[in-house]
Amino acid sequence: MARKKQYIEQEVLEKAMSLFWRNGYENTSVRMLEKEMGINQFSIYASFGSKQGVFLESINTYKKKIHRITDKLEKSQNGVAGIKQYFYDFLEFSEENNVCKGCLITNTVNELGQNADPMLMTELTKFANDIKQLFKKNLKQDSKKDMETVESESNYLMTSILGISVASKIFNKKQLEDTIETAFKNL
Amino acid sequence: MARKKQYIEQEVLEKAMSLFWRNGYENTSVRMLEKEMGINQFSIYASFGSKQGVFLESINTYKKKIHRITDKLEKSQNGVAGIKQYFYDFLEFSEENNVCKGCLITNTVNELGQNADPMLMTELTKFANDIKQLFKKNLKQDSKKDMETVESESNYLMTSILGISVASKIFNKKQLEDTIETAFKNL
DNA sequence: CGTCATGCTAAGCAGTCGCTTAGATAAATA
DNA sequence: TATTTATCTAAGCGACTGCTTAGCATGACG
Repeated sequence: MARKKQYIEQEVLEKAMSLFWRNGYENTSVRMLEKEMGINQFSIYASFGSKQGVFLESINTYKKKIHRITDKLEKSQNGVAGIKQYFYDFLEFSEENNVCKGCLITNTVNELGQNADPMLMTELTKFANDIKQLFKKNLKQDSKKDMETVESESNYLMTSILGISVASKIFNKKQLEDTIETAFKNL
Repeated sequence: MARKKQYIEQEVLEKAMSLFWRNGYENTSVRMLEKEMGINQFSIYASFGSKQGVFLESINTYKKKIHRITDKLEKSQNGVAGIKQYFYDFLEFSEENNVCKGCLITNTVNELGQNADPMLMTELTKFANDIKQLFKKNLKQDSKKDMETVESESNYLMTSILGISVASKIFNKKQLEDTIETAFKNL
């Protein structure tokens, strides 16, 4: 009937996600999104409704992107070794264009904390819980571990990956790899 | 000669620090600082020059506050056990008025990252490095550990405390304690 | 080719940001 | 008590925030 959009939503979302990932939610303005996404504010609001709308879709884009390595973890059958591989995969994942940005979801939890919109917060904690379940799944593959151990160690692994996410912004590669090696001596 | 200040700088800084700690740097406005500190914007700028000035002094106030537990670590002679105690002390420290706020310095590094003012960033990384040195000092108290092990394990411990700092915002007490116990199993 | 629903550009909305300043107020001096 | 000097209140600065809208451009239709 009428004119067609001059941009592909999934393409501009990739760029929005990258900007949010680098700067955080509050430090990313709609003007910055305009420039990065290469489309006008009108188009942003027409497609995504609000800044938070763009962010929510960016989170989804992030999830799709990280799915490559979470999927690998989900399919792995080699217990702790598979989890360790996930840690290394995550390091590689968090580094893009030689910029270490940690994990978008961890960053957001850390930035917004309790002040975050409840719907957004639910979305974020759900993701964290899914990862934890994958850790538990692989830990259970070692039949020597009882239920209590699996629970403790999965909490430990969650804290470790959170730590790696933060540390990846300030540590160099060798320090991070040393950290992973030491972290898995405990398991 | 003239009128006296109606507030004590150290007192209002305590309140500023608390606000920054809860909300982060960017999510704390000068208007919010006014209310929390109980003094007018003019007084804030007269005493601290700028919002960043208030923040820098808040960081110093934070350092003084946390000195109680870093000092305990510095004086400890019991190797890994002393570090483990520091982790538990930190948990208690990060919890105030039943609000878990992690570590102000970690939060700031995580929020501002590379975008931060270089002077501020230097200040923050210096603190992190001081803690790492304390970890190394205690690790060396175990004569069985060679230099390389001390280096790896201190990086590991830094990442762990960063992880605990983030996790303290979302995990409950038992989960955090389980995490610490697992983290120290093999040190 | 003219119609017309849609996408676009660019200007502008009210509100908030960090920061400044004019003028009233208060207290230590002569 | 009069003077001086620092501190206070409150209004307002330009720049930015997220968001909206008027009007022009576009292109698939009859």
